[in-house]
Amino acid sequence: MSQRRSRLPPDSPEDLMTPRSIADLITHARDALGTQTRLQGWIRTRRDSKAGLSFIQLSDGSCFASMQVVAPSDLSNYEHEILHLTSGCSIVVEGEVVESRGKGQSIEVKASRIDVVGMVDDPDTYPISPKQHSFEYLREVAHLRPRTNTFGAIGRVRNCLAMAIHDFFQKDGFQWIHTPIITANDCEGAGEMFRVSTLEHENPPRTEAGDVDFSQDFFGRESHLTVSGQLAVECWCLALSKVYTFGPTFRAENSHTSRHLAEFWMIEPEIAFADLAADADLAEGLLKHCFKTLLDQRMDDMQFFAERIEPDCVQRLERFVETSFERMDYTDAITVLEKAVASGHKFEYPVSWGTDLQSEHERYLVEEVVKKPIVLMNYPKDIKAFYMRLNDDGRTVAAMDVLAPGIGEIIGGSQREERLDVLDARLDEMDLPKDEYWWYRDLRRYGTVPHAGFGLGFERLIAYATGMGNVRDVIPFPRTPGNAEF
RNA sequence: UCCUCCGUAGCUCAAUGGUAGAGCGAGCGGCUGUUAACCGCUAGGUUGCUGGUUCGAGUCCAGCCGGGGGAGCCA
Repeated sequence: MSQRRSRLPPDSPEDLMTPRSIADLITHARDALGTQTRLQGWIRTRRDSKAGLSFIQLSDGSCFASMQVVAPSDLSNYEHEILHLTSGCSIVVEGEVVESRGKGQSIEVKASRIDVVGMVDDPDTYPISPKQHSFEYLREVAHLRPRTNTFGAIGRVRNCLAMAIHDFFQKDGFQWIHTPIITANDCEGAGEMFRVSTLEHENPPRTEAGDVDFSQDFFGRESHLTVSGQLAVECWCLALSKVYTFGPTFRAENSHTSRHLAEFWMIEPEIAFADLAADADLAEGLLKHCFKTLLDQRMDDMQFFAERIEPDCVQRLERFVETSFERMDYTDAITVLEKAVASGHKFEYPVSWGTDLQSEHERYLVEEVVKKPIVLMNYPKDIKAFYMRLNDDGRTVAAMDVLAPGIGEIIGGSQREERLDVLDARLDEMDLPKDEYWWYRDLRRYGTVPHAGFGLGFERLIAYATGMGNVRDVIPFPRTPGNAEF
């Protein structure tokens, strides 16, 4: 162990100097020239010059850029500390901001003092080298991957998009509703759920019939982690008019794909006195605002993604922001696909009205036919959830999917069934227990109104924006089947 | 759950069934206002695990474990 603490005496004048972020220093570079400054961060690389100085590339995560620190050999700890600094060490630097004599940066910090805060034990095994690593490898060192260029950029982009989402809704009068993480309904609809229980695993209490007796469990009934805040947020929608959720969601599906996580973040707006068309407009407005904000605020990181990850990602977002979404009925999409088949296009799965579109069908529509985002609307009722509003034709529901080129389904939503008799008929038809939906049905009994909403997968949004190919690499600590190490 | 590909040095990857290698990283030295620095030297390996075939297995076979990609499910 070679840990070192800062040796600054607590009452020294230097200690009173406020540390500055690299982002702030770069933004105000002109004013900063000639001033004394104090930076703190982690070393990316060190290059020595026998002319009597070392160059340290210092990163503090405040922006994409790192700062070149010039360490002259007359620093008191030059020989025994500075020359042994490696990638990953943490330091505090004090010095003058000067114009750089080298190429590649306009300013640099000429250090008058460098305090080593934390050395790297055994640099030979430090998992993050300045060279290229595979994303698969970096997932195994998820506690250290934020120190890489890519994951630092993702962290900032993720934050930027989260704030953009709040900003969009808040400016439009939406209220952020914190729907529960733990739910006692087994009827939220989508997917396998994680059970939440305080019963003993080994020997749970049993009913006379021999089943696990959940009446003795913490909540007095079987409970789970939420798979969607939608049903809960509908209650608040029918009082506050414009609402949204933004929080974690859990699905115990055994999914092994680049688009699925067991724990992910979802945004679910819900609007009252609104139909499917208004819902689609809201989805389009939200996505465009997010990307506009990203291009506006994080071009440094986006430039990196364009250089190293996906060359087209910046232009793709610029186009996305300027282009209006295509709106297409499911029935018309089937016609387009059938024509494609007739003119010789081969799909692995057959196309026919009444079946759900396969990934390959969606990809064909969005990447070959319209080449921009599509809102697909009005699906056959038999392939959609019970709460979606039945259309006048009696065979489709007011559902929509927003498909984006390159990632597929990014949003799924619908107008909700607000008529109690129709809802009840649907529950019966799908063999769902009406009594368990008593409070959801109450909304239709007491002042019901047409309303609509959708779910936006936050990680899919980030993956699309950055060109990252896997949602596991746009969340700090991904949870997937068999993986919850960190 | 199904299909498919892959597990070799800290990392990225080579190696026809015949002595286990390179680049980067790391250590030491040289050189230089350097910037994916450069040059030289050194260290670093139970080839995922178990068994089998063979004179001989990183390589072929079987099982297991781990990971990637795709499908389904969905956001």
